[in-house]
Amino acid sequence: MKRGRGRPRAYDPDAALDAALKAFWARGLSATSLDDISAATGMNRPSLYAAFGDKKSIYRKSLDRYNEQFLGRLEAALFAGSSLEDDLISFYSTALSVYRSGERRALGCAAICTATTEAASDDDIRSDLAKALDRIDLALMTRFQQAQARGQLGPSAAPEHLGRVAAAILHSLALRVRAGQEGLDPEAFIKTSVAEILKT
Amino acid sequence: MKRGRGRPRAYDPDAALDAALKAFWARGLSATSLDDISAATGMNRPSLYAAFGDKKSIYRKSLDRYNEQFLGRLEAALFAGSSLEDDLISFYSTALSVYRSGERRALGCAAICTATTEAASDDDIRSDLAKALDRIDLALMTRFQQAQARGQLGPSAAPEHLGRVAAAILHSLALRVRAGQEGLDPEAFIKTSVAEILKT
DNA sequence: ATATTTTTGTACCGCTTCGCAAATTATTCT
DNA sequence: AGAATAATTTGCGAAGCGGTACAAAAATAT
Repeated sequence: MKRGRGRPRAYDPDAALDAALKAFWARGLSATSLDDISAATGMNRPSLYAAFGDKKSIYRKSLDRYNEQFLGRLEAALFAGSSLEDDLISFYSTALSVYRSGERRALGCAAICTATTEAASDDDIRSDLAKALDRIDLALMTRFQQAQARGQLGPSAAPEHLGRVAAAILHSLALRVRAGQEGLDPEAFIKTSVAEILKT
Repeated sequence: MKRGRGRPRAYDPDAALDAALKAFWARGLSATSLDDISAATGMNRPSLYAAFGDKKSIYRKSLDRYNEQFLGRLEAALFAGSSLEDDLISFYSTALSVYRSGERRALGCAAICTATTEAASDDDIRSDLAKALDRIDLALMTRFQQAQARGQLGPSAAPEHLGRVAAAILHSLALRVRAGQEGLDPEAFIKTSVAEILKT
């Protein structure tokens, strides 16, 4: 990684995207200004523009990084090799620990809880979000198929349908945590939902 | 309803809130300007302010109206008096027909898909959203309790847990429709999810 | 008719927004 | 040392933002 010719950059691009994500995660794309991002990253606006493009570009890049890391962790938990039940619990627990991040309050899922709003008016963001949802569906479906092939699930179960239901639990968890539903105990929700999915 | 003294208003408040909702539904609170709302309602900004207060107030009032009507329809479908399975299908189908509204594309749920973003930074909106989610949970739990009391569900089932899982399917449907997941057939998702929920 | 009350329309305020152009700084290559 | 390269800083400009002051308009009450 040899350094080129000119003045070296004073920031770390990945760290900057992480800082930008933090801002977008809390307020969403539209309510976050470039000044907010500038303050969060320590970069001033022209540097942001030169590095990542316009505001929407910064948003998509930071969320892409989030998805890559977050979904990677989810998949790792899901295919850790324990029993199906344990892997599912681990899958949701991993998600919950991320959804609980946020200094002031739990912020839910950065993708689901902020991109959904923009999805109706911006086709790029809508497509990004759809791909992320697809990836979650696919991982869960695959895990149920694997369990069935290993005889841990019962031949009458439908891995595709179970996968979509299991994904729905994740989506719901993301919303509920951000909405701060008072009556809800997330761990209990996870536990009982897994039991419902795996019954029979 | 006798008309008061001064100049009569040229707008219908409910129709105005419906028009405002339409704008918020597509772009969310932050990305919708008062000029957008003014154009959508045909009212000019001072009239909007006099009638409904500031932008956030307009948003909350229009969403409150949406929730009242939409959740009312959902509850009516859920307690229509058919079999549990039929009522659930009817419940989700009603939701889907609303989630599919939107001229350019399907917009999903106006509350879930726009309020979630703001929920992290605005406690009033967060509380509104949490109450709406609670109401959905309660309706479904109650319906499962009713079914169990009538012997249509099996004594070992847990109405509370089933209610939360059934609500999760609704949440997920709202997201998936707005995200425009290509591979997803919403009707099939509903049908197979209901089957999963009702499997003994 | 005249006064009173309420809504409407125009115009404006101060502030923020995003994106960019130009000049400055820091580093490497010759 | 001086040229070349690349990133940073300053600062601007046009547009958009939410909200409001004020006067004209349209109804009722006297």
